[in-house]
Amino acid sequence: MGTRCSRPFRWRRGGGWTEPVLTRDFFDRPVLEVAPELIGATLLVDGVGGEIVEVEAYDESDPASHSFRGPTPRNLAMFGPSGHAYLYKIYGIHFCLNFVCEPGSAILIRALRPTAGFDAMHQRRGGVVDKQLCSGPGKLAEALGLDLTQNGLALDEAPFQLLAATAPREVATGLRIGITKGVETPWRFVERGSAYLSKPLK
DNA sequence: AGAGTGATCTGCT
DNA sequence: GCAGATCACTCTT
Repeated sequence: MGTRCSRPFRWRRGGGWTEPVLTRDFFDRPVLEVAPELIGATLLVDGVGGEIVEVEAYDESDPASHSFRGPTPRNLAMFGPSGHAYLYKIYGIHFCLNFVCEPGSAILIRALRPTAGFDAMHQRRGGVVDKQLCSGPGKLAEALGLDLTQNGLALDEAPFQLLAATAPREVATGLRIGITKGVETPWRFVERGSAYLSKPLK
C-alpha cells in the first residue's frame, strides 16, 4: 500500500498551485470517509465535466445497495479494486457512475457543477440550461458521454481525470434519493446551498 | 402524479 | 428455463 491521502490538499510545483489527482489509495477506505471528501473535487471525462456537488454512499451491509446480495454479473466492479468506476444501466435507458471504495462499496456520483466542455455537454443533453446539464446521475452520465464502456476502468487513467478540491466545501448530509430500502440511512452528501443539486436536501 | 423503458434478478418449475 | 417484479431515473402533465 502506498501513501494514503486522507484529505483533499494542494501542493506547490513549478511556480504555481497544482491540484493533485485523487489516487487509488484515496478510495481504499470506508465509503463514509471518502464520500464527503469528494464534494468539491473535479471530475472530467475526456476533459468534459465539473465539480462534484452531490454523492451517495452504498455498502454491502446496506439493503439499498446493489452489492447487498453479493456479486452478480452487473455489480462485479463493486467487488473489484478500489479507485475504479462502476457503471450500470437503469430503467433500460440511463447510466449511473459510481466510484468503487472498499470491496462491495461504492459512491454514486449524482450531480456536478459544470465547469468544462460546455459545447459537448449541451450537444449530448439537448437544449437544457447549464444548471440542468448534470443535476442527476443519469443526466451527468449523458453529459459526460458515459455508458458501460467505462465500467471497471481506473479513475486515475484516461479518459478519467479526478482533481482534489482546491478549498474545503461545506458539506451537508441527508436521505438518499429514489430508493425503497434503507430509506432512513442519511448517506447523501451535498455541497450546502449548491444550485446544481438533483433535488433539495431532505 | 404518471409514463416510458428494457435489463436484471428472484423464485419458482 | 421462464414469468413477474423491481429498478441508486428523467421528462412531461
